[in-house]
Amino acid sequence: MTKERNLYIKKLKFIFIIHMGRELYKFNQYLNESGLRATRQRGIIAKTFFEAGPHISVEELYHQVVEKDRRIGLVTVYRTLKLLRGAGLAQGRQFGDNHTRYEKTPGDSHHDHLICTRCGRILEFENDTIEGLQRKVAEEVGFAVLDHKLELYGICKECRSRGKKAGRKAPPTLS
Amino acid sequence: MTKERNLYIKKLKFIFIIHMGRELYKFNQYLNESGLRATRQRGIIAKTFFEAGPHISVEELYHQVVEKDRRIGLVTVYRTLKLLRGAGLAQGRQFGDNHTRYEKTPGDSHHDHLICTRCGRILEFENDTIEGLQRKVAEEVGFAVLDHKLELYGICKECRSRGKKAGRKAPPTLS
DNA sequence: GTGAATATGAAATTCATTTTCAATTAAATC
DNA sequence: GATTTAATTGAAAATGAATTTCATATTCAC
Ligand SMILES: [Mn+2]
Ligand SMILES: [Mn+2]
Ligand SMILES: [Zn+2]
Ligand SMILES: [Zn+2]
Repeated sequence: MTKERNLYIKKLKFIFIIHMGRELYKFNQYLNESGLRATRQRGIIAKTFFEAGPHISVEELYHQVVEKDRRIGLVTVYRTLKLLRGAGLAQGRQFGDNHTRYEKTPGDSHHDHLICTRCGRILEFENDTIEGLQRKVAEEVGFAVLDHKLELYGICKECRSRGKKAGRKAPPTLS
Repeated sequence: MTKERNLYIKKLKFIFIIHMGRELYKFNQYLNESGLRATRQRGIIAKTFFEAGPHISVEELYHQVVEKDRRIGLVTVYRTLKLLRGAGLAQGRQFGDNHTRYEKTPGDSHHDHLICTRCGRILEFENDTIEGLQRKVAEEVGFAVLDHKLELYGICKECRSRGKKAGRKAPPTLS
């Protein structure tokens, strides 16, 4: 049991350590290793983030955080998300709208996205054949691929069967 | 010879009509059909855009435009690019950096991009197999794809052979 | 040419995100 | 537990790309 973990127990009264997921623990570890401090705010924000659905926007996360602690500011949410990125625990993504969305770094494999431009729904998919072809294309021009982004924009199953009626969310604008 | 074309001749003294590409002519057509006006500014901005390299940023285009006519404002460049998009003649794209880049709508086929995060170079590629697989993936979840975006980020051939030396442009930040 | 409608550019505004800074807090050391 | 100091916080200000406003200028149908 590490020093950091003990500190957390002392501060947050045991219950917390029982429920602290691996990700939250890793975040704590990262903070310590980096000489950063494990603050109440960071704990709440990270915990909320890890328990939230995928592709949460900063604003959405902020709203959920504020429900737990009214005093936490939006700035600290931004700052903590940046730390989570630094820790390799979160990834920021920009879909069509003008809001960065965050998701937990997927355990092993990479995935891409299908975005419904009518209702905003985001589906994930994985396709190794595509990934392989991407690598091949890059190789052909001498490119060393470090990262990639594949997004399919269109109308989801639900929206299609619902016909032309308006969806639930604002549709993102494509440039 | 349409009315619009004649007007252009009258205004810009024949030379222009000779050199007016199909795209510029189409833009004129679009303006007319839409009840919009073919102004000096729009002409200069569109012509500059069509003659510029691919993936030009708004700021870059603005600089080139200002060299031809110092009085043209950045706002008008933004507005004209929006019109060109509306006419289907230009497409806006966001690569890693925080600047929208524009390119002429490609004649027929779709292409995707390889972006060097070290020097900013942007290469284009086309791969029908990937496109086909995308459609297949989408079908499987009942998604009707309207558009897609595939970007490969990495280090280009030139930057790789140049070793670890700094490149020419500012590297875009990945989220 | 005239006039109504559209376009322009400067300045103001928006909106996501970042920076600044005085006050607060974590945590190492006593 | 108290002391100390460097990191953190949140409010407010700043940033920067893109848009809107609005008074003036221009287009173009008549
Ligand atoms: Mn995802
Ligand atoms: Mn291109
Ligand atoms: Zn939908
Ligand atoms: Zn390069």
